[in-house]
Amino acid sequence: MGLKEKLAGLNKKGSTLTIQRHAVLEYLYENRTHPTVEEIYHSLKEKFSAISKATIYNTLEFLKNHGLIQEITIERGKLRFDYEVKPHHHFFCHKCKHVYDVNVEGCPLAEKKMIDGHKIEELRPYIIGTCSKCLQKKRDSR
Amino acid sequence: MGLKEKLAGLNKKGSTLTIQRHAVLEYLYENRTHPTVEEIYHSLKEKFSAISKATIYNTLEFLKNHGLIQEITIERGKLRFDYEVKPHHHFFCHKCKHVYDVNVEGCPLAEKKMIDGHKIEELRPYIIGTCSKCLQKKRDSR
DNA sequence: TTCTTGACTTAGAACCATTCTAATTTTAAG
DNA sequence: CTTAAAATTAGAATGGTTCTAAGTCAAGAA
Repeated sequence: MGLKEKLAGLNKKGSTLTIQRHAVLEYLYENRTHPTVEEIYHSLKEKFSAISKATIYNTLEFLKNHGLIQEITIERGKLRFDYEVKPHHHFFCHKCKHVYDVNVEGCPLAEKKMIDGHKIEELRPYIIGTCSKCLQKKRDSR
Repeated sequence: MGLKEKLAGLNKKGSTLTIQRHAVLEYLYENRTHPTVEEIYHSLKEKFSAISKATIYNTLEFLKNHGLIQEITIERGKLRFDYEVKPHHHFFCHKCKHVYDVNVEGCPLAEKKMIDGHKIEELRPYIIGTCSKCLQKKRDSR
C-alpha cells in the first residue's frame, strides 16, 4: 500500500494525523531495512529536534494498531518495524544483525485463521542464520 | 531426546556437568510450559538457595550452544526456553501470555539449509493470537 | 595426596530498551 | 474564542539481560 493511501486512512475521527506520526510512517516508507526504534529516533531527531522517544514508541504502537506497520521481534531485546504488512518471512543474520525479507512459497499457515482451536492474528515466521554477505566474508578471509 | 541422554552428552572434555546445569536441564525437562528465565530462577532458588541469576543465564546459553535446548523470543523483551529442540511452531496468546506448541504439517522450510543464498541455522516460526481458553472465556462473559 | 590452572558460580552493579508519569502543548468541536 | 480531549514532551522508573570482580570448585599434573 502506498504512503498516501496509508496517511489518508489516518485522517478519521478518533485519530489525528500529527506531524510526528506522518514523519514516522514516512521514515518507514523510505527505509525498508527493518529499523530499530533507536534508528528511527535518531534519524527523526535530526529533522525534529524536539521529538521525544516516548512519541516514537507511542506512534509505532498507534500505527501498528491501525494495521499500517508490522512489528518484528526477531532480535533479542530490540524492536524493529516494517512498513510492509503483507505476510512474508524475515531472515536475521546473527553476525551482521541485518534483517532480510525472504519469500517462502507454499506456507501452510498463509490463509489459516485458526489452529488447534487458537485464533491466529499474526504470523511471525523468523529464520536465523548467516547471510550471504557474511558467508562471503568468511570465505574471503581464508 | 531423553534427559539421561542429554546429560550424558555433557560429560565430555571441555565442559563440566555441574549441579546447576543438571538442575536447569532437569527443570526444562519437567516443565514443558516454555518457562521464562525468571520462572526458572525462582523455581531453582527453592532447591538451591545460593543459585545466582547469572548462572541461570550462563547455563541456558551453554545448553543452547550445545544444542540441548531451544531459545524462544516470541514475547517482547522476555526470553523463554524449550526442552524440545525438534523444529515445531509456537503459538503465543497475547491475552494470557501462554506459549503453546503447535504442529504444522508441510512447512516448505523444514528441510531447507539455504534460502536466497543465506545459510539457515534456526527456524523460529511464531504465531500470535488468542488461545482457545481465552476465546472461551470471552464467550462465557457475554 | 597436594598443587596448579582453568572453568564455573556468585552477588551485585551496570546497562539499555521500554514503559510510565506529570506537565505542557496542540487539536477538534462547540 | 473556549473548552475538553488527545498528543507530545522530558525525564524518571522499571525490568530483563549482561558485565565484573571475587571466590569456589574440579580435573589433571606432580
